Amino acid sequence: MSRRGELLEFAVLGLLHEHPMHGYELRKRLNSALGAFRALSYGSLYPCLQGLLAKRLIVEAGEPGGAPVMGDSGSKRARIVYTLTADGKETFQELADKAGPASWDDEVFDVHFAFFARTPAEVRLRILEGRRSRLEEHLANIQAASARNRERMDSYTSALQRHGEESAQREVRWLEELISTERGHTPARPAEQSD
Amino acid sequence: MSRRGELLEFAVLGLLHEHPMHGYELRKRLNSALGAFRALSYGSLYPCLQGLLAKRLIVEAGEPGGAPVMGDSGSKRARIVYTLTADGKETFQELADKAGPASWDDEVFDVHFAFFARTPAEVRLRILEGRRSRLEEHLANIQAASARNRERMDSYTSALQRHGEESAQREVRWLEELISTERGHTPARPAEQSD
DNA sequence: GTTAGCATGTAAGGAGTTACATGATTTT
DNA sequence: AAAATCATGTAACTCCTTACATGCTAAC
Repeated sequence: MSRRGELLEFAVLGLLHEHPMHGYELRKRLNSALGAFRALSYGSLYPCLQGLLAKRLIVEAGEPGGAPVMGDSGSKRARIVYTLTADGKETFQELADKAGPASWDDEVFDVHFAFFARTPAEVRLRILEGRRSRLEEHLANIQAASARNRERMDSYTSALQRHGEESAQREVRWLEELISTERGHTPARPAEQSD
Repeated sequence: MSRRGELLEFAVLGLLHEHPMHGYELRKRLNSALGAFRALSYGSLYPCLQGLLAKRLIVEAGEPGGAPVMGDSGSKRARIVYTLTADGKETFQELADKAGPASWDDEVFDVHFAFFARTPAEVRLRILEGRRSRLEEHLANIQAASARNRERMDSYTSALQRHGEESAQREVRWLEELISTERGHTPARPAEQSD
């Protein structure tokens, strides 16, 4: 996930991993389920699908029920359902298994998190902890900034600052819960109960 | 604020309204104070400043203390301090006075809010209420989506969904407080106490 | 004296939006 | 039969980031 451009591809592969879908449905899921892509347009999605097709990570496919979507006219070309290939599954897994500083970013984190069920436990933990320290760092920054400018801030600016601070703190607590749950549910490495 | 591109200009004008600043400082303030522009690069900022110069909304200026930054060498050209012109102030105020659907967007809202002290009371109220209904709409969407997919969601997906939901609800409550404070401090229209 | 931080700028390229263009299907 | 929604796609454009290029100034 070095380039942020891979993010959309990762999300698409992840959604198609669940079940085959056509573009229109994909976009709806992308817009609602994942926190990122709040307003993804077709102008981004379809070219992305073309790219994935070219790399043979997905294929246009008949629906699992049997016959392709063709109606009675025989000329119906609407509703192209995409299915993940073996290569696609592999690529998805490689991306899901990779955790790096980019994974702590808002949008990248959300997508990674959405696919945690298919992410190895150690990677999950690394991502959660990375995200937490990113947020703590950010928190320290804004607290330092508001300490520096305490007097020159009007009430609106400080209200915005406080709200941002509280949101970040809440997310840290949320992450902490998730982290301790992860540790509790991970008896695979029982030797490391240092905390 | 029709084009989102004007957002950076708006933010720069707003910050320079407080006091003259050079680019480097401007960037730091943009990155810390405003919620938007969390990682604004010079590659965006300097061209923006050039654009504002060209439109004569800002000018390169000596610092208010008196002598320009020149050191003893006489050739020092570093630290270009920008000051708002009368036109710049006017343009800033026009932008601050304008509230439209774009103002309910995350980043646009944050910038608008940061300059609320210089925004007329009715505009403040419109923006706060617009933002609130935007969030309520979003909340309704994600609640509908999670009701539809209740069974096919793994625990991570639903945890993410719940966290998003709670954040949105908290922001709605925050906005509600601000709105009632605004109304309390706005006896200019005492006839409309319908809620 | 050399590293780290301050300060300004440019060019190339990435990623996504808007607007456009088209047509099928379902609902009213 | 009209309107709404489903469905796919393209081209132009916008905005921003990355990487590069330069030089001053303070600290160690």
